[in-house]
Amino acid sequence: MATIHDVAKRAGVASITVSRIINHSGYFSQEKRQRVEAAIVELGYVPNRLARGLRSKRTNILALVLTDITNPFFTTLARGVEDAASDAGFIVIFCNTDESETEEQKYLQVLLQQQVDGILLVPTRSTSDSIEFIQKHGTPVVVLDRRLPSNAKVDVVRCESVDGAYRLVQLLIGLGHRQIAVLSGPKIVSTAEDRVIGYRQAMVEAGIDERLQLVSYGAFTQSSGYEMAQQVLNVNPRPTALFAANNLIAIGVLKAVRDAGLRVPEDIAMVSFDDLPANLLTSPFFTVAVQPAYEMGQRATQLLLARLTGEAPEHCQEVILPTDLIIRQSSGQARN
Amino acid sequence: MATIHDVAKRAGVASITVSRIINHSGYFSQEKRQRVEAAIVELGYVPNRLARGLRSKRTNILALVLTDITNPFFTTLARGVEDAASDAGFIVIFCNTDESETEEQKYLQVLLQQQVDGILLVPTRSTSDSIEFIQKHGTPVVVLDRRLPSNAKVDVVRCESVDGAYRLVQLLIGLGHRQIAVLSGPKIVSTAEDRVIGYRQAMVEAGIDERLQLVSYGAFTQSSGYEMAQQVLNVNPRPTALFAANNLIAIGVLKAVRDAGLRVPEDIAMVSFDDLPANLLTSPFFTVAVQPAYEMGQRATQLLLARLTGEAPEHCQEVILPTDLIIRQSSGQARN
DNA sequence: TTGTATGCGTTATCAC
DNA sequence: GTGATAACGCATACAA
Repeated sequence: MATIHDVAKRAGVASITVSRIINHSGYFSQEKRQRVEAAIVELGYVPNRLARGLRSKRTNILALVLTDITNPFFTTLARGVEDAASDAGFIVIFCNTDESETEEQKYLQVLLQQQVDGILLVPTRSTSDSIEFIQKHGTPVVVLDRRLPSNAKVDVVRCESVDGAYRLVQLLIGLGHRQIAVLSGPKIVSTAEDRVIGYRQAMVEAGIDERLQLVSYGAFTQSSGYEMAQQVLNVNPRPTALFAANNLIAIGVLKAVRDAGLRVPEDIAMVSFDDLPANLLTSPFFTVAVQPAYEMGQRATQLLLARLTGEAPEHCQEVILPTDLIIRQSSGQARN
Repeated sequence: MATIHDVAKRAGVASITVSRIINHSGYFSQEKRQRVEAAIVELGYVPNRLARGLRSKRTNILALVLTDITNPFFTTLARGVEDAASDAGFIVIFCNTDESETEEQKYLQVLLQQQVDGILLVPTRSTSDSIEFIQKHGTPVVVLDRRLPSNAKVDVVRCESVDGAYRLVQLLIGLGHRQIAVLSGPKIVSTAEDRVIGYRQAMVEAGIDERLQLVSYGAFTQSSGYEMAQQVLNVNPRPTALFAANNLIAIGVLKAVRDAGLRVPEDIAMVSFDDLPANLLTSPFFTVAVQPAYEMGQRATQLLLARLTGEAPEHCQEVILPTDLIIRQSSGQARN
């Protein structure tokens, strides 16, 4: 393959001049620019980014490490990241951890070896271990979607999980429900925990007997939602409303409810966190608290890029975006 | 950051010895291995893959360039690629072209600069331009999902689109349908074309008047499916069955049918290519021809890796996998 | 089994 | 405006 030297020779200039022209850096004359560009085309020259990165210490690559790219919430978030990164001339590497700490560590190791310029991380655990590992290597990092212990000195972009959950449950209570169950994700994940906290707040505030609180922890998956719902539907007295802590859980719950011969919302009401994309559902049905996934990705990327260029303020930022309540059929009408 | 030299100094060996121990290449004593490993931990040493790649000419990175990562078919395919690559010690970069030739070119340029070891490409166009561009740079490439003109000397892994479409339409004909419309993707994409060809074969073979053939080309998206269905539902006489050429089109079609006040399958039957994942639908409904997406990704990756190591035979291979017919409610019962 | 010298392709630094 | 030189961190080639 042709190198920068080949181009330089062919154009009758020094290689550093070619470099300047390729990178639009420093001074060069239009005449040489034309000669160099012609040589590049003739030789089919493709710059070697490995060499460039080795020398310049910048790769123009960001990494997005998340837990489940098949979840439309994260797919949308990833789009936000990619668009913001692309605008700034960066490409993005996506990594999928499946909520596995081991996978997370494996990927972080590889990404640091790869000398990525920055990392956007949806952490699998609520500890600062991974963050410290990354920061020890000197690579900027922004945490997405989840809280970390306050000793972690890192930027965070996430949503109002507590408030979103609070408002969803408040809605159900306003419709006359008292026996409301929450079906959540892994207890170790902050969003799962926060949505339960919001649920408890609404229940307590409504003066509902604490013994009526029904909390289930599982995974943020359809199958886990199915299993948790099966359990909860056997509780006596049966809850009149279910709160699914994310979209995939909601689908599993809906399936379990229907398999039990019940209808939503006639026999049992439902609300959920996170919407499902219009292109995968035949008609929107769930009453949901929607997180601005795309904006979350965008904001986090902008923050990361600001860190890279040193534009960001010294201290760490925590950006907390609001959720949006969308009321559809699944929550049903008021009961008496 | 610590370099291989720092590790070597600390362990009291030459850097090349550290290199050998890291890469498990060549000979080294257990004693030095322990000293080196200790030094690596103490210094928090992370090998620089840029430097390694520059020297060794191998990055252990593959790239998967596809048209729509939000389509569950491609998500599954991507998993197959990632698993196969990961087993062989490669990481995968995913790139999304949105069926845009410009995006495709942009990404290929970047990937070649990045010195990826190989590329898996779902081409946006049925020309060999992109393939030639990649091959000119000396990078192995395997084409996925789509046909290319026969002058392209490249490995291909794809599915029996013609046959799958043929069997779906044959099924409808067997149920008594005569007025069947096909709603397909971009005419320029081979899978869209092949599914129309299979449709025509079945129609002709059943001796159905050619004037009853109803073919619509659009995009492989939900919105395009919606629009095409709206058009087709206004044709007089209205078709009694619709064949959607992929899963996203099917969802759009279903929505248009329902918006028109019609029921599937009672008023109009439906079949489709590609399944939707169980975790995104409340209950499987569509009669479909399923492509083994995961296996496609796996096979293509194995083929690419074989090319990298020179294990593959000289001549190009075309792997064509069969589709699986799954009959559910949307195709309905036999008519008289 | 271990080490020395060298170069991968590019850009930072300094000089003209 | 342009160029010579060195260096980035590592692995290949060869030697011991």
